[in-house]
Order: sequence, then structure tokens, then C-alpha cells
Amino acid sequence: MNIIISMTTSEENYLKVIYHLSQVSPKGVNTNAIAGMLETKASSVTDMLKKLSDKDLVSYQKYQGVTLTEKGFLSAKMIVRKHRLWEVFLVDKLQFSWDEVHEIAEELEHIQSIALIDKLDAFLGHPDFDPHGDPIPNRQGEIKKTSKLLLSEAELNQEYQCVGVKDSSSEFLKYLDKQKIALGSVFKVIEKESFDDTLTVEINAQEKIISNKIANNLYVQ
Amino acid sequence: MNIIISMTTSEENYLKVIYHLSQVSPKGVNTNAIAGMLETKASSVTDMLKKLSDKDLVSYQKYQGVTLTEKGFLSAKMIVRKHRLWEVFLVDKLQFSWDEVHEIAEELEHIQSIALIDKLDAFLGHPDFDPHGDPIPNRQGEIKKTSKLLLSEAELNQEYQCVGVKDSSSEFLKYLDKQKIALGSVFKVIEKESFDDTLTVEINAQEKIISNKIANNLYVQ
DNA sequence: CTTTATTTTTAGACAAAACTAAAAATATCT
DNA sequence: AGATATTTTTAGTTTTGTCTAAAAATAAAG
Repeated sequence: MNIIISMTTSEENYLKVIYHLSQVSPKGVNTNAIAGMLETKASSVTDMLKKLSDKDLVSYQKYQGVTLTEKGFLSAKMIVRKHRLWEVFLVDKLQFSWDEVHEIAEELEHIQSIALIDKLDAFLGHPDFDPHGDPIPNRQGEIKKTSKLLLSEAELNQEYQCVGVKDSSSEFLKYLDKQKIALGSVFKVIEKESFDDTLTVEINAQEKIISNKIANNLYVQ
Repeated sequence: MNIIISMTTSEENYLKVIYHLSQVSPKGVNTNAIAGMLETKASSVTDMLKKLSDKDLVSYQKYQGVTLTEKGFLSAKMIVRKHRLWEVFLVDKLQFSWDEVHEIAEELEHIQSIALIDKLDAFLGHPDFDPHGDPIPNRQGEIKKTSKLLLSEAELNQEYQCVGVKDSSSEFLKYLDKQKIALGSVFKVIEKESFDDTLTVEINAQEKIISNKIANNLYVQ
């Protein structure tokens, strides 16, 4: 099972999307959901699922959704590993901001060389998390788990630290930058408005009003 | 003329090969020569030349060979720029040896982002030469020229420094490593055997016999 | 438990980039 | 110059990944 499967960029993108969607629907991922993520048509997805199934990367039964095989699961994690390591490189070494790196990493994640990724990993000091707080699988595909929770679920008057974002869209990240919220920022929820769940939060010794939508997309610990 | 032309990986590879072959045959590059470099068939080359011609990247007349347009020339230099900057990164930062980097850079050179290349260039300290001594075009496409010559053309009893290789194949580079010859090595030709042009050379205070084939692939200054 | 709506799959077509085989143009050699 | 060889182009396929439109399966609703 340590065989390296050579995949096209397109196959890799499908596998990665199935991996991410599997975390929400572990029983099987819908054709339409995949099509939505990849901005393609359901019929194209069906075609590709057949191919991935032939390569034993997914198990697929017509009309029943799709799940990753062991082989597909590991392959997907290796793509995620590459993506997140490149993001660390872009932010830590090339001084990109965290809202700029996703698109570039989408391209870099398809570079094949395993030696490259191992050396990059060492060069970056074997990081466990990417700039958005998402865990980086190691070369065996193991992922370090953290017991994070959403800011919206945090208890009153207790100190938390920002450890990640759920929504990593450029707009949200730019909003956080504007509010001077970053990974590591210290939070304390002072008050929760019961009507709309808006929070009054102390961040960096400053009081701020945080909408429920924002609080639902910030991971703390 | 500062328009950025979006190209496929295949188009970029053709353009790069035409660029390199143009340096040897500036009057026009043969279809077969391109096919040879890209390990493809002449008929495929003809197809692609039509496409590149439609995009105004090459000027192409049936049966007459092909030359780069101004636009194609600049685009090709940007690809070469990316390739060589990535090679510097791989050797200087990731500790690859100079014979391992070409293939990986062949993939990395097709990553699109211009911001990425600018930041990479800055991160590497704006290098002028890659690990094989080849010049790196700047972002305007300008290339720093050096007055290098082949070791086979060097004069007797004069000190030279190794500034590059003509053949950058993995085998040749590994041979140089074994002989402890690297960029910056200091050479002095002690004797030239007139029969077969074999050289007796002092390198790093050691005498070595260098065949004409080797001397024809080492640039000194 | 039918009917309607939604999702998914099939069938057929297209564009990109490659190929093979044959034709056409150019180059070479007596 | 005329015959032969080489190079290049054309014509017609193939493969990959996509698409549209229609058919089939599943899910939802009365």
C-alpha cells in the first residue's frame, strides 16, 4: 500500500474535494456537491468517479455517492499536506499575507517530487499547522488533532486563544486583519446578547462587538 | 506590449525550447529540432506552431522554420527566469545538489503567479545566475552577460574561475562533483596534449587530467 | 402510494494535444 | 538539371476532460 499513484491535476483536485466533503458527509459524498466545489457539471463528475474507481482511489456505486478507499484517503492527505506546507512557505518565508496564499498553493500542490516536499518540510521546521490553523498531515498521513471549538461556543469570562478559521475566504481573512485578529490572539467573551447571539469580546485588551456569523467561523482553544 | 499572455504548460514548453534553439540557429528553428527536444513528433510541432503563430508568439512560415516574436521572446525569458530562480531556491535553500534540480524546476516554472516570482526573487537576494552558472533574466527580461569562455579555449598558465557548465546533464554534473569541481573552482592549464587536446590542469592545488570533451563543457572566466 | 421534483447517469459532441500514415515541399547528390 | 532523400505539412484518429440534452433512478410531497 505504499505504492505511489501517479495522478493528473484534475484527478488530484477531485480527490481533494472528496476528502474535504467526506469530513462533513462521511457516509458518502454527493455528485452535485463535488460538482459545486469544482465548478463543473454533475455529468463530468460521474465520468471522473468511474475513472477514480477504476484506479481504486474511491469506492463508488451508482446513485449511492462516493467514499475514499484507503489508497485514495492517503493520496488525498498527501495533496493536502503539500498544499498546507506550501502555504506555510508562502507566509513564513515569502511574506505573503494569509488571504493571498490559497490560490498559489492550489497550483503548487500538484508538483510531483516527494523529495521536494520532504526537504520543504524540513526547511520550514516540520510545521504542524498552516497559516489558517489547519493541521498538516505528516508524510505517513497522520494528522495532529486539537480540541478546538468555535468562538460562538466559548464560555463567558474565560480566556481562549485563536487557533484557526473555519471560513478561509479572502474576504473573511481581510476582515480579521482589519480587526487585528490573527492566530494567537487572546479572546475573552464578556457578554452574549441572547437576541441575536452577538458577542462582546475582549481582544488584545480592547473590547469589540463580534457578530454570530464571525464567531461561528473562528476556532479557539 | 506588457500584456500578460496566458499559456498552457505545453505552449510554454514549446516556447522555451524555441528560445533555447534560437540561440544556436537565430535565422529560424527547424520543426524536427523542436520535436527532438520535446520528444514528440514533427506533426505535433507543426500543429503547435500554428497555434503559437495565431497568438503572435512566433512568426512562422510553412517550411521556413520559426522565430520568436518580441512578445514570444519576452514570454520565453519569463519562463527561463522562473526556471532558474526555482533552481536557486532548490539548491540554496532546500539543499538539493545541482544535478537534481532540473526536473523539479521543469514543473515549478509553470506556476503562474507573478507576485510569487517577485517575492521568490527577493527572498533569494535577486541572484544573477543559477546553480549551473546560467544567467537569470530580470523581470524586464534583461540578461546580465559575462565574457566567459570554454576551458578548452583557455590559455596556458593563466588563472581562471569556473563560472558555468555548457552540458548540465545529471551525468556530467555528477562527474564534476566526483572530481570536486564546482562553480568558483580555480583552474590553471599546465599543459595541452596536441594529439588529442587532453589538458593537464591544476584545480584546487591538485593536478588533474581533463579530456577535451570535459573541457568543451566547462565555462571559465 | 402515486405524482412530482430532484439528483444522477447515459449518450453524444467538442477542444486540446498528441499520434500515424500519406502527401507535398525542400534539400542533396551525382 | 533530374533523381533521390529528407523534412515538413496535411488528413484523419485517439485520449482526456469537459459540455449539453435526455433518460433513469431516487427522494419528497400530497
